Amino acid sequence: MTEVTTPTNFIRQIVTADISNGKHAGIVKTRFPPEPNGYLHLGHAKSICLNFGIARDYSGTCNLRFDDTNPSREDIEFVEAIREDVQWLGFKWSEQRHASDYFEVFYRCAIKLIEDGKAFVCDLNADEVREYRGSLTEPGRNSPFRDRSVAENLDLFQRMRAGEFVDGARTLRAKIDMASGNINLRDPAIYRIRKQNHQNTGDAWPIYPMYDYAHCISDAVEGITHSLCTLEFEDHRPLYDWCLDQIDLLANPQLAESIVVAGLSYTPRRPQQIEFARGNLDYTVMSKRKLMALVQDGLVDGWDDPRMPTLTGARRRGFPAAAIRAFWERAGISKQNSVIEYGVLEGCVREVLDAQAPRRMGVINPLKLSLTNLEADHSEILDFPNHPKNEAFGRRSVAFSPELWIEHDDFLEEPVKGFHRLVPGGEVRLRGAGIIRCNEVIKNVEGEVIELRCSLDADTRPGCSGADRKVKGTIHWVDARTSVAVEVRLYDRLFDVADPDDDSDGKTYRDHLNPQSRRVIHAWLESGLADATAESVWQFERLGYFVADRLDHRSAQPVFNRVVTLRDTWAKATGQ
RNA sequence: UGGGGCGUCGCCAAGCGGUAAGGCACCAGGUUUUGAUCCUGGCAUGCGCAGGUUCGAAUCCUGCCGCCCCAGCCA
Repeated sequence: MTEVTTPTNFIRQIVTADISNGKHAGIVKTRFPPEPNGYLHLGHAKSICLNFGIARDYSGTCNLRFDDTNPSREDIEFVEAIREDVQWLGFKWSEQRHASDYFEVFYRCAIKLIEDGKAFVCDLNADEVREYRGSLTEPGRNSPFRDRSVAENLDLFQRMRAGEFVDGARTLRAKIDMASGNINLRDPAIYRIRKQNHQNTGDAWPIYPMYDYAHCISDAVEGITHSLCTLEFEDHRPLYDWCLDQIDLLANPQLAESIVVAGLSYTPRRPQQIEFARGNLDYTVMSKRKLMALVQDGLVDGWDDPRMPTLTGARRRGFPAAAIRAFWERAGISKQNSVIEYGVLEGCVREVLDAQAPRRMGVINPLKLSLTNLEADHSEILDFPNHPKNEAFGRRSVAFSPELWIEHDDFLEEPVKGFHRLVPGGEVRLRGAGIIRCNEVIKNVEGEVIELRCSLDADTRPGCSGADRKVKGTIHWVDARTSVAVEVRLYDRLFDVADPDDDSDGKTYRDHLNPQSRRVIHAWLESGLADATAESVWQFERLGYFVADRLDHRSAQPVFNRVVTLRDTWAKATGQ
């Protein structure tokens, strides 16, 4: 039950309609097109789940395409990280491509646009272009270079390609409409000069295509049927369609010859761009710029810090990929800007982990408890189920002796109303061991409680006649003589306000970092946990889910991260 | 003030002219050797507002109001 049934949404309705009316002969092909300039985060996961999910459900395919048209921002380091994250999330791409695989195609298409009088080389610099562009309310003016002859444009563009001009000296611009209300149509630049080494093509190109121009052609070339992107590209769709109309790859197959020569599959289609709303989460930031700043300024330990909303961070935190998938299924797809409550993500994590995590006991805030009616050297092995509802998890042996650790929070000398754990003179069940009574409270000179002396009711031990006797509380414990000391990292949300991006009060996201977002403590766990494998997740009963840290966990020095706490109505009721 | 979008329960989100799905959260019960899980029930006479069309409107029309995006040689 971790994977909910996929709900419908407006994009699936379009795809369904396209299939039934025979568009693209019933083929469905999507793509996930990240720019390799950073690590993937939860927001990207929405797009990944959408694109790969549609391909999966409509018997289609989905490509992983690196949108690497701007060499000054991109790095090969990110390419490998992105590949790993997508696979970890549980998806397999049909083909991996790079926009740069099509540089020759883009170039030939540009030549065609020039020959058709649809593009021109412009000598205006960036500032001048901005000036000519007009404003939101005023139309722009034509560039003085707009009416260059085809021959001159061709000559200039070829020289741009040959590397004759310095960066920024000229651009190739689409000739559309400087008076358009849509600023993207005011003769947008489609090529710029940038003499920079490219992570995939090296020094082969001194000019690079712009996103709007390259993306639609890339989609068409790959035979993408549905090109899904976020809302801010709605204004770009007319340009996307304009390029495809002018170039018409289906009618001009020779333009893509280089792809065939390279041995890559080539079945062009006319793709449709469809926009959906980004997925935002409260209590975190999702912009690449801010995540980058958190890393670079040492506010977190890196891209994979368990508090980061990056996929690698979520993984290290112990969030199962299935939970992230379920989360985005649950959130849905629409065109409404929205912010989803962080609790929804946590709920998905708990749902997956409740079914998957074996149970263990551990004490993170220890208080010594002695069983005074047992022999001092008493020791035995108790038999525990590893999961309360699933016998397939098997059973395990748990050491038991008169010397135990229990949770400090499970004892209150002066109980509050509704508290049903241990109190002086009171009874409570020791999970799997029997009912105990607190007879004596030992304190140190400061008056702090340091030990509880209790007696175990032998008749209530497992298998005995009184084992079913009802008592209001059950607490967990760990054998003090055999348990292992481990490092536990308790994580909480990175920010202490729902919307860290809101700086209207003069404070920025940096002012809202949650000082409690990580607390490192020492805990006592059942001895077997030292041998947990990295990334294995366990439920420490009554405490939460914990994962053996992917990087730092060692048998000799165990390290566990708290993935998420258990739902805790008592803590909520008492306002903690 | 130009262009493009979006307004349905606290948070998401179905709905596509026939009389408000679902999930999360929340509330109330039940089960429980995890105050967990699980189960049952409750939770919008109401769909940004105001008019209009219609036997019938969240759905169509008109006018307002609110929010988001766009003036990179970024994606």
